[in-house]
Amino acid sequence: MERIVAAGRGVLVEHGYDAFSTNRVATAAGISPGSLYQYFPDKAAILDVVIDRYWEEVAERVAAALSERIADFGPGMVRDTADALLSALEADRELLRVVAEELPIHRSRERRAALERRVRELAATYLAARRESTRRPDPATAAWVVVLAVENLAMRWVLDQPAAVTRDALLDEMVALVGGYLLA
Amino acid sequence: MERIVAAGRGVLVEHGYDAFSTNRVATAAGISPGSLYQYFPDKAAILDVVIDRYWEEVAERVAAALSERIADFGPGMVRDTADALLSALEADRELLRVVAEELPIHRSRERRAALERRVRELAATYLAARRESTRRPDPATAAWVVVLAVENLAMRWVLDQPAAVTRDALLDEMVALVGGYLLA
Amino acid sequence: MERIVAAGRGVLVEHGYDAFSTNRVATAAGISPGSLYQYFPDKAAILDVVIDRYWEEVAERVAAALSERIADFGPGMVRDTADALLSALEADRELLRVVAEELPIHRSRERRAALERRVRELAATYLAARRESTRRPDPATAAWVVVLAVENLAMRWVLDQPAAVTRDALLDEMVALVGGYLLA
Amino acid sequence: MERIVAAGRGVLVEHGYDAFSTNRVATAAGISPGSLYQYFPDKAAILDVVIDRYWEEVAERVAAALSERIADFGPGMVRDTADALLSALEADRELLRVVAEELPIHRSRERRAALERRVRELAATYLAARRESTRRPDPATAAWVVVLAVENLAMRWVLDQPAAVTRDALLDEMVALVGGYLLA
DNA sequence: TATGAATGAGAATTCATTCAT
DNA sequence: TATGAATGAATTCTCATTCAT
Repeated sequence: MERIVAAGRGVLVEHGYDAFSTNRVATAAGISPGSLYQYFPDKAAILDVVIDRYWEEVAERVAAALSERIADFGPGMVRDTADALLSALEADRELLRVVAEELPIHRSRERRAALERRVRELAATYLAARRESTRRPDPATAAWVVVLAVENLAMRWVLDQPAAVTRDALLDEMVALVGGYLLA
Repeated sequence: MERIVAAGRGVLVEHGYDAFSTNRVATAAGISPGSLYQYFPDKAAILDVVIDRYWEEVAERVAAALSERIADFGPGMVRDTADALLSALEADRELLRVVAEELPIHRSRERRAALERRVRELAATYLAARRESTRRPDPATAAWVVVLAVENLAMRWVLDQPAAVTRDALLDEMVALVGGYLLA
Repeated sequence: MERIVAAGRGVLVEHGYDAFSTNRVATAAGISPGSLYQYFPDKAAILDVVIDRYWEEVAERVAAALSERIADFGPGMVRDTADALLSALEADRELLRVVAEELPIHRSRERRAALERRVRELAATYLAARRESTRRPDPATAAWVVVLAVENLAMRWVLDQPAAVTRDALLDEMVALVGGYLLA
Repeated sequence: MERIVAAGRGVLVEHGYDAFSTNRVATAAGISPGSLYQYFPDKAAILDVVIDRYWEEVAERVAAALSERIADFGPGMVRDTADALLSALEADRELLRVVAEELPIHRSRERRAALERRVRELAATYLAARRESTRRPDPATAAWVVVLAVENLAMRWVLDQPAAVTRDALLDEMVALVGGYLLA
């Protein structure tokens, strides 16, 4: 079963989503196609586990970084969280490419939404607790804006690797973006 | 050929990407499947044109709004541009949903990148010309950040329709985000 | 399409129901498996047509014989109708074997029920018109009994070919059975 | 092994022939699929035993009734035997439905033939002994006719439950059919 | 230019059977 | 004796593409 998931991830990374057929996954796992169905009800279930695992891992890393820094608001926290997100996304850029660009998004939707919600709630709670340190009226909305903006910037940077923007510069810009916004 | 593209768009909107088969598109266009290949080398080409047209239209609208306001920098310009983008995305929410969530993203990639580049360059030029009015060191990077953030926020808002964020509130937040960032 | 039905009939007769696979039928028809689906929605539809045709043919023959003789009730009519039924069943004993014994009955059910109903109604009408010539109280019931008994006897005789019963003897017994019953 | 046969009968009745897979039977029997093959050479063997048992039981009941009445020929004997057959078939209508309509008949063939033979021989013997009480020339043929007709009528009545024919009426008709035939 | 029947490789899935433990 | 994971051939059905008319 672990072998199957690993094989699925492998097929996705090596051959792309279009080649993600049960036969290919089975072959890659070194088992027969029939055996797949002893562990998974159908093809989609395999894909789901692969995707779930991926976002789960990313979420774990980011949540860890965020929790650690929850005490001291400010540029440091934003930077570290963004850094953690970047690292998590950089860890398996190939899989990110497939998951984020090759798969129909609705496959990742739920998992990604969960990741966003998790971080957003943390952020909203924090912002609500420090109302005085931001000029944004609604913490929930502010959290929604910040999380979406940072997430997308991070993903596009990892995926597109824009030559003009170094990793450090990106982090600087993110800090400026979030800082400026919350204090605007 | 116009009929084919229209039929393709129709199939996409009515039946979704999974039903986007050459036979169905041909039927919807009122021609035979063989005739498709007189105008398009393969299925992907039809899809590409449909997608291209979509983003082209969005780009047109946004660029128009941006050009109009290029003279007076400031909250007004950001707001109006974002407003134009929102309107453009709202115009065909169903197609947006299919294009942005159902299709593998890499199909839209190039066209969307073109749209972003276009707006980004406009923005970068503008920022470069008004170096004194921003604290961000690199206009190109700043434009990249601003465009990506606003685009993603707009798309997610149109797609997810978060109950807690009204259209006006969204525009306010965008203005705050961009304003705060550029002046941070 | 005619070729497909013929091929289906052929496969059924030559190889039996278990071998009635879409690929085999396609091969037997000298076409590719995909072409099957241009004419039939699924495998069952092909089988249905083969079965329908078979019972239709049998029904036609029997109804013809029955109509011809409807004027003169009596041993002659029964004998001729039974004869026609026997001939119809003997015409393609191999297919009868498959249709009646190899296929799950519920596949033939409707068609066979139609055949029975057709003959039964003819018989019931006739019996009702000649109430005085039978001692059975209910024409509908009598028709049900007669038709089922004769049909089954005929089918089993054709299928089992009991050595002890010649064709003529069978017809004699049928006449005696029906005659004795209606006058009992 | 008893458990397997019982489970097989259960699967047949609850889920139908299509669901009669080795895995399901094994599960229903509370054993593993592999263990099936310790008691039966293959899937067909299990089915055979289930079917055999069924017809065996029916045969037992009918033979018992027939033996009991063998002394006094006449309407009473026919009626009681037919009654016994009806009761036997009514006892497990669900299984009858599966065995007679869902299964390919040739699976039941041998066992059913045995049942028929058994009753037929009893009847033939009896008829031979009372030559004077029938006008039919050949006892064997007469027995064949009578047994097939009554059996089929009974089965169809139980299976189709024709509203117009009550149980008692059916028995009356059978008596009339057999009586009229033998004396015709 | 247009047709549309024909193609055929390839997809997901099932299930009777085996065999190492 | 019992297990149950593993097998893998076989099944039904789809669909992008072709090509003779």
